[in-house]
Amino acid sequence: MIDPRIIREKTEIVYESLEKRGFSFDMETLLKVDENRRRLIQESEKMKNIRNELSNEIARLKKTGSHPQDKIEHLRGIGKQIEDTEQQLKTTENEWNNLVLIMPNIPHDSVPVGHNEENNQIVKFWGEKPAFDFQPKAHWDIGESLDILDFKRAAKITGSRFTLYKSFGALLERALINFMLDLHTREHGYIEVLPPFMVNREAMTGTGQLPKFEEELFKIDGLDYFLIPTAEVPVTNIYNDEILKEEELPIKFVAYTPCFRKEAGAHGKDTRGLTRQHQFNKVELVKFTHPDNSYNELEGLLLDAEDVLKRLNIHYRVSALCTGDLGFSSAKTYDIEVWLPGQDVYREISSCSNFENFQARRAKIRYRKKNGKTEFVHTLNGSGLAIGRTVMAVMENYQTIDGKINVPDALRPYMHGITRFP
RNA sequence: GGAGAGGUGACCGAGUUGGCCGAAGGUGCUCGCCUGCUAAGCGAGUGUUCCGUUAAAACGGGACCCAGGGUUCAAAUCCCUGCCUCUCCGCCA
Repeated sequence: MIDPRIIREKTEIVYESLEKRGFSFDMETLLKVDENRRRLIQESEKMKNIRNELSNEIARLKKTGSHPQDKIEHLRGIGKQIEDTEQQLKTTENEWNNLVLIMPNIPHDSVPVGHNEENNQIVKFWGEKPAFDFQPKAHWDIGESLDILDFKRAAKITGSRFTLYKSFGALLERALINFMLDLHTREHGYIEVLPPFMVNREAMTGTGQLPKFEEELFKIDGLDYFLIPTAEVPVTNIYNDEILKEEELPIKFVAYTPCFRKEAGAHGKDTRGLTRQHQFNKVELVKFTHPDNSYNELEGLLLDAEDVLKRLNIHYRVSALCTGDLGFSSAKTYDIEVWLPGQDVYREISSCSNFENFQARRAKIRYRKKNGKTEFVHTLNGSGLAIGRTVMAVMENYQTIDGKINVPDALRPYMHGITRFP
């Protein structure tokens, strides 16, 4: 959520932000509702003030033994008026909330301006495309011929966009999870957490998935709980409505969780293989930082995520998302895109974002400054990495001409000594 | 799932015949004093949030004693609902 003061006092910044994002939003209505809301607050508070004073007077009079019937009658009337105004205020406040919660974050100045992903800015490459003296295959072909990824049976069990991993495939998935968790906890200083995989509506609202993107989420029937689309939601909400100590910032968490997404807007897209699933595993990095150095922390977060691919020795590039491609809650995002020789594409494998205080304001996550005042922290997160997509990357980059898969050196301690499959 | 108990500030803990209670007291914390050092001691201060006002500090006012409703001129205190925690029983990975 954007600071309401910015919305009403620096309106031009908000207009510019919406323009750059290509986001249509009814600012006029919001401003009108905001004004209305504040007027009603003042009205009802003025009356409450009268009520408090008269009530105290009644208490005093009663102590002296008198019974000020006229004053009581008078206050009864005021009570009715307050109730009335409060009712209006509640309606207006709801209206205001509904609007302000569907307004996207303001992009950081360094974010390239553009309409869609074609305007994203590639900021770096690492490694090189591997040279194959044969035509590399896509992971779905390798996976099926080696019988380590079974899409047909998963469809039978559940439906489309699910995968059954078998033998080496399942082991590889599990090895990658452990490899990443160990790397981030032992070498990058993150604290491991294992959160609930379902969260309530408040948590989803805190990180920005709700109210705007409910159609992307799997909801639990009969409860107001949702399956998490990313560990960002439960992990960021760890400190929901808390005040942290300034000296404990930054706080860094890493979490492995499965993620559940409806992919409602992606009908017919990426239907083959592991690319786009309703359920996938991910190791997620989350940081709570001081506002003054959240952008340094973002660069660090990006490096921590990149490190996974460096150790696996897989070529990738990093791009800074442009304003039109930026996520709803994010002020700045880098995507890490891994090279997939079997599909001849770079594919997003991690998304590292600084949300500034957009989520902190929604989730009421603050820290106490030296002078005793509180301020919202900045929240950041990034995949470190998406596991399914890393499996694709390993399979496609480490395939051999005879249809086998080599195990990257860094992964060998996690693979029961297997160096090549089969 | 059944039976009971309870949810107060960073923490502990008063307050339940409704009325200057945002809330005693203690601990912690901050600042100052004192003391060879440490420990102890002394003094002062120490919630969040919203609206208004202001250049700002300050100030005025509203709200908050788990959450949401209700009773009342007035509720931390009474009533209802929900959530959570604890104890016992049952069940269960």
